[in-house]
Amino acid sequence: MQEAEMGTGDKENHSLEPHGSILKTPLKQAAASHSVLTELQPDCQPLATPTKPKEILPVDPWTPTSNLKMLISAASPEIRSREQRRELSNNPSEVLQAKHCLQEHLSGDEYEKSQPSRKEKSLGLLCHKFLARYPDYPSTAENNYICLDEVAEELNVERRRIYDIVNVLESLHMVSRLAKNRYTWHGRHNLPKTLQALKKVGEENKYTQQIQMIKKREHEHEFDFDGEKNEEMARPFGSSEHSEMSFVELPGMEFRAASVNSRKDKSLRVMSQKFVMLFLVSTPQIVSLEVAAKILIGEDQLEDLDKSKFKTKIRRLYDIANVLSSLELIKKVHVTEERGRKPAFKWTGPEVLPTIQGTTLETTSVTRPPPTSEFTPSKEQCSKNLFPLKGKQNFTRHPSLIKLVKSIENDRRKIQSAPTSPVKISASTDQNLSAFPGETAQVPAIAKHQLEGQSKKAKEMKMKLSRSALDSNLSSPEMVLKLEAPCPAAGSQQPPVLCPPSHGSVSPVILPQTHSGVSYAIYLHPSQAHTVTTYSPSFMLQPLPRASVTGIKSISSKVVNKITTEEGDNQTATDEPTKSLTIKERPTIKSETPSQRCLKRSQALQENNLPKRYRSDKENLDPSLGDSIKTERPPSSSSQTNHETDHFQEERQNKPETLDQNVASCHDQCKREDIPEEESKIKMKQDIPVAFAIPAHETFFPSGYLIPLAQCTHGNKAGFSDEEKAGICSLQHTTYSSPIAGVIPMTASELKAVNIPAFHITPLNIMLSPTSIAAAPVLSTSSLNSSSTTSAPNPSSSVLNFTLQHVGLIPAGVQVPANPVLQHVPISSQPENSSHSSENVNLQEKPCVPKEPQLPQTATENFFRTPGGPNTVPSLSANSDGTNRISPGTMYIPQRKLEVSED
DNA sequence: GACTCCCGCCAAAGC
DNA sequence: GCTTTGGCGGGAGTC
Repeated sequence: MQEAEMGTGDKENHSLEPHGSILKTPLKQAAASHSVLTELQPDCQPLATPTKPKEILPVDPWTPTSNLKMLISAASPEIRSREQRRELSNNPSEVLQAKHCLQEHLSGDEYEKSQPSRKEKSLGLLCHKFLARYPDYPSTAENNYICLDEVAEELNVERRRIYDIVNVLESLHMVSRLAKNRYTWHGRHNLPKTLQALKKVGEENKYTQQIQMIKKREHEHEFDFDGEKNEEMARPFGSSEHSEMSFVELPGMEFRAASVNSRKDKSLRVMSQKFVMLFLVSTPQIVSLEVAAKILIGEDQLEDLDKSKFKTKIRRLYDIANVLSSLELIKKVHVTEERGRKPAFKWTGPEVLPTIQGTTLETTSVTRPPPTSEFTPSKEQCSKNLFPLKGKQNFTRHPSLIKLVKSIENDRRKIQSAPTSPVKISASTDQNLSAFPGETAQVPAIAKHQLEGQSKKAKEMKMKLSRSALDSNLSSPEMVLKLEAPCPAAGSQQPPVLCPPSHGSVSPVILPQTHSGVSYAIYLHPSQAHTVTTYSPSFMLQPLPRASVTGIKSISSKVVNKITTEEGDNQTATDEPTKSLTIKERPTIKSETPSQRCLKRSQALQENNLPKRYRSDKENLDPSLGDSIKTERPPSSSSQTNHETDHFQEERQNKPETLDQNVASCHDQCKREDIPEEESKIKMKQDIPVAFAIPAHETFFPSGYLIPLAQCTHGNKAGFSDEEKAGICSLQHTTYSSPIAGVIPMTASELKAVNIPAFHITPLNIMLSPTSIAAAPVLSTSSLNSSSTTSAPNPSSSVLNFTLQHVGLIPAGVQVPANPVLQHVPISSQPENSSHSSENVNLQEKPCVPKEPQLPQTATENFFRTPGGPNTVPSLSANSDGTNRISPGTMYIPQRKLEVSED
């Protein structure tokens, strides 16, 4: 009881006076003598009552049900003693008394026993103590610095342990590295967005299928832990390329120190994220360590797979799990299967809905930076993007590029050295993702300079890469596109010149808005870009099929300009889609690899996503539209999502005017000036540098970072909104000229709906082939959710219909819902649904509250509920609209008896 | 004996 | 060359 009270006191303490000083923590309330005595009790009690120590930790400290405060209070004796000493510094007599108590009573074996037991030193408990030092939701005004040395000392642990904790927290963006030995505490501000991003990435990585595949094989006894089979199992999904993928990052939460980024691989961070992804994509959200380890191993070098590796992976997973448990995101359970009882963890964190409701303007806010002058943050990002941090890693597989990358990295290092210094003053939480003046100030100039200097290198790299690509007719058009983004940010004045692919290996893609309104960019290694990125539901920039864009073959400025312009609002997305295109068209380097397989799916997905994007753009551009769309959204997923993204929506609503308006304005102006279309495009690009600035700035992160754009408040909030308010671009024009779609009469408001992505809407691109849809079920989920959030009539549906008809997607007279993509919703959600159905049937959670099986919300969802039951493997079938209803990747696993029990 | 996971060596990266 | 990070796996503690 006392401990519990203590814990509560600690908690309150933190919330009331958030760790301005790290040391000022838990035991403050113990200042009163009474409290002190109480606090001391546990230390002395072992003597009086030997069993007391055990009583202190009566329950498994890792179980979510355990009271955090309890755990905190149960901190190791020495820590408490130290804290007590600190608290009681004003009361020497009591301190002496306590000390005496310890010395007198705790001697010999007993004293040793009084020492923290192994359990008390566990990472989970340590994490609890660590977390107890900081408020869950720190105020931005506070000093949220974390000094590892201090923390380690305070918690009486070696710093190595703190790293373990911090790395996991970092993976959740609860902390971010500020400088050497220094971190910034963000608390749970970013957690929702991070989880959403992770879920999205997890879906894109098809973790659901991987899990199911593993389970299936296990069940079939085809999989045994002897490496060989294991490897076989993992291959279908995993690939070495995948393993190098990606750390999901939030804007403003990027690793600010080059050192952090340059580490070979943030294995623990990445592992942590992937581990979380597994939960987020699983249904039910229970993941066994074995499965997790296999998946994670599968993504690593399978060739090295062996028992020791597996054990090591398991160890790391335990480490991660302990921290996640302390965060109460998961809790340990046991899954009893036919093969026995296996340790597993159950997700107990917040429910993370798939891409949702889009918070409409997500893309807008993020992808449309304010006019360059005000968008300092983007400049900073720009510099980062231009000199990605993971160059070395990305190019490890391209020996010929190592040297080049090295030199580039050196340059980058120079630029990034700044962040290493503790200059950053404010934590970048949701609320204060504001700019980082100190850093930003220096970046623009440096970035620009570096850009110039690196452009040459970039070109070299690009050329090399192009050469390396087999029969690559397209000299990395995506790269070109990708690189363009940074330019505006670094120097908006510059003509639409290709920005140096500072990091050829980086394949940034902005995933425009997700349901949560969290748009993010994912940076991938070139090799993996096609697998993951392409899955992104919201690529704003469609890879233009060669057939439709012949000019793309060579990186002619013309083509570039065209593409760039077309990219419009979400240029970032450009890279990936284009890249995927490139990859697709390239002769396969290897025989069919998992990545390639993914590529195919992703390509199809891209096609599939176009309409979604289109719609997403609409949402982004037109809040009201977004609202209307919300109405269409399945009720089941709306509430939470809305809740989670309220603040984002608010943000977006404050930024009514957007890039598209600028584009439209430019188009109009060009029109009025009788400027040829091609020139018009160029002009647009020049005039609307911001349009590409943000994507660029998102683009710079190292490999595979998924960046929820919503977080880029520093760029959006600050300069952007002001510009918009200023009405930089007039919206009086009533016509919108699309290079592809032609001139579409529309009002200014409608412009929003069409937006730049409309440029991409060509019959070719927008066509949703059955394959494409089937291939990208996961994506669909996000898209679906994001698009199905509206509640008000969609004012732009007419525009949409017009456009669709215009491009021949739908016959004249046919009206589609505000969000045509909705029709594919089932597909998107299918993977989960399918798994869900099968899992629900097979899995029983005893102690745990079973997740409510989600009933099919739509006919499409029903579709997935194959008549034959969960075990039935549905065959691909096309809907009336020609789209597939089932994802090829969806796995149907046989029923299994599965029991989940909490420890 | 299996499960957990602490501990600290040691190498990479950074300064 | 020293410090910071953090991968890694031996092996101890726990069940």
